[in-house]
Amino acid sequence: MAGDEPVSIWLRPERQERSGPGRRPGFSREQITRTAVQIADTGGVDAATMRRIAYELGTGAMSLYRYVPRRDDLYDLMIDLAMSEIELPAGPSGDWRSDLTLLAGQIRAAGLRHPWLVALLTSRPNLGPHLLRVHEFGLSALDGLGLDIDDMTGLVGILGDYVHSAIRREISWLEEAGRSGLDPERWKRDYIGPYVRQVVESGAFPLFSRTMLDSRTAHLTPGERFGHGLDRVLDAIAALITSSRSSRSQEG
Amino acid sequence: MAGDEPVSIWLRPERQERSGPGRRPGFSREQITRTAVQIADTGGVDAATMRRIAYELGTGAMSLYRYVPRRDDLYDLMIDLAMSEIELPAGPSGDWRSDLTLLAGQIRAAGLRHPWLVALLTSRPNLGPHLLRVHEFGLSALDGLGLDIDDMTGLVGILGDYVHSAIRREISWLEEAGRSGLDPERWKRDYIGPYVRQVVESGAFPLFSRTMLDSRTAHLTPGERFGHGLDRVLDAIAALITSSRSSRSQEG
DNA sequence: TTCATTTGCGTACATGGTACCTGAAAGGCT
DNA sequence: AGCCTTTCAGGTACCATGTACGCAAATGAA
Repeated sequence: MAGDEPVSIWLRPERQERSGPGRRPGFSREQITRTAVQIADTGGVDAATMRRIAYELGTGAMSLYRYVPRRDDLYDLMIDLAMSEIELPAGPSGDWRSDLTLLAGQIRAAGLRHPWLVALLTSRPNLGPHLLRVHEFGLSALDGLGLDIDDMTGLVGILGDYVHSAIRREISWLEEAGRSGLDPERWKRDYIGPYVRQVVESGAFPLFSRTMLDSRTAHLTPGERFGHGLDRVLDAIAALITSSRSSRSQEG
Repeated sequence: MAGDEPVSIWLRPERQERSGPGRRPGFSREQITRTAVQIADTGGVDAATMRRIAYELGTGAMSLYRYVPRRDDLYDLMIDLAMSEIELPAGPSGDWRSDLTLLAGQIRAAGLRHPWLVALLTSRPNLGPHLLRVHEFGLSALDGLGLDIDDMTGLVGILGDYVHSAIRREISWLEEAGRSGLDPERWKRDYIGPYVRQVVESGAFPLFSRTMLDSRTAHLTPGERFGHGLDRVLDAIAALITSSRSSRSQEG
C-alpha cells in the first residue's frame, strides 16, 4: 500500500481535505518534512531516520507512511523545502551578472544552512517546484541577450555545476571531520596532514604540491574563495555570451 | 581492532610480506577491491555489501576486516581502482585543449564503465594516488601558459565540476530507472513524462518549458551532448586563459 | 446505531555494518 | 618432535534501518 507505484511524489498530492468519513489526519507532509530537515540540519542526514522523525513528532514510525510513500520521496520533499527558502526577486533586474551572483549567493546560503542539501540534490534527479523556480530565475537572467534556449540552459548548467561543487567542497571537509568527532582544524592536521605531507615529499605530483604549498588563496575565508571562483565562472559566461552572440549573428 | 583510529587508508599499508610466524593471508586488498568493483558494476554500489563481497570470494564477511578497516575505506579503494584504469600519456602534448579533451573523455569512459564512480567521488573527499595522478595531468596541460598555480587549479576545478556533473546527469536517470526495474525509456515516459507535461502545461516556468519543447540538442546522443558541453567549457577556459594572462602582464 | 473509510501505530522481518571470540594455520625455538 | 607465539578465518551476535502487515480507534454518512 505504501510505495507500490513508482510515481513522482510531485504527482502524489497529499490526501485532500475532503468531507467523507474516516479519521482526520493528525500530521501533514509539510510538518513531517520540516521535522526531518531540522534533524538533518543538526545531526546530519543519516540521523533523520523514520523512527527518529516519528519520535520527534511523538508518534510511531509507521504513521509517517500515511503521508510519505517512501523514504526517498521524503528526501525530495526535504530538498524542496530547503529550496523554498531561497528568496529571489520576481523578475530579472536587467543586469545578468548581478542576478546570477545573487542567485549563487542564495544557493550557497541554503547549502550552508542545510549541509545535506547539495549532497542530496546532486545524488538524485530532482524536479521539485522550488528547484524549478530557482532554475527559471537563472534562465530568466540570461533571457533577451540573444542566446538561444540551449545556450541559456548550458550556461545556467555550468553555473550550477560550479556552485554545487564549490559548496560541496566547502562542506564535505567539515562533515568528514564531524564524523570523527574531532574539530575540523585538528582533524585536518591529524588526518589529512600526514598524508598530504607524504605526497608532497614524495615529489610525484609537483603541480599538486605547488597548489598545497604556494597557494595564495589559502588564507581567504571560504566565502571569499567561493566568490573568487564564482567571478571566474561569470567571466567565462560573459565570454561565452559574446562569442555565442557573434557566431549567431554570422549565421543569420 | 578494526577502525579504531581514523587514519587515512592511504597511510595504512596492507600487512607486509614478512617472514615471521603466523598464518599466511588468503586474500588481499586489491582482490577484495576488485571483487567489490565487479559487484557494484553490475548490481549497483548498494549490492556490494560486505557479506556479498565475502560470498563472492568464498569466505565470511568478517574476514574482510583483516584487510579493510571500514566499509568507507573500501569505497576509497574502489574509487582508486576505477581511476587507475584511466590511461594518460606520460606528459602533456603542448596542446592543452586536446589534452583536456582526452582527459575528460577518459574520465567519462571510466564513469560509464563504473556507474557508481562519480557518485562516490563527489560524495566524499578523496585523495587517492590515482586521482592525484589524473589531477596532476590536468594541471600539467595548463602549465607553462603563464598562469599561476591558483588559476590553474581553478580552471582544472571548473573542468572537473562540469565533467562530474555531466556524467552524473548522464547516469542518474539510468540508475533511477533501474531502481524501478523498468527500462529507461519506459520509465522516463511513465514516471517523469506526466509530471513534466503538467509543469509545462501549467505555464509557470516558461523558459524551462522551452528547454523541454524547443531543445535542439534533444536528438543528440549522450556522448555528443557531453562533447558539446565540454567544448563550451573549454571555450570558457580559453577565454579565461587570455584574460588571466593579460591581467598578469599588466601587473608585472 | 451501524457501517464504510481512513488514520495511528505496534509487531515483525529482511538486510546492513561490525564487535567479539574461538579455533586453525604457520613458522621459530628448545 | 613438541611447544609457543603470532596471525588469519569466520561463526555468532548485536544493533540500526526501511517498511509490510494487521488491527484498533476515530469519524462522518446512512
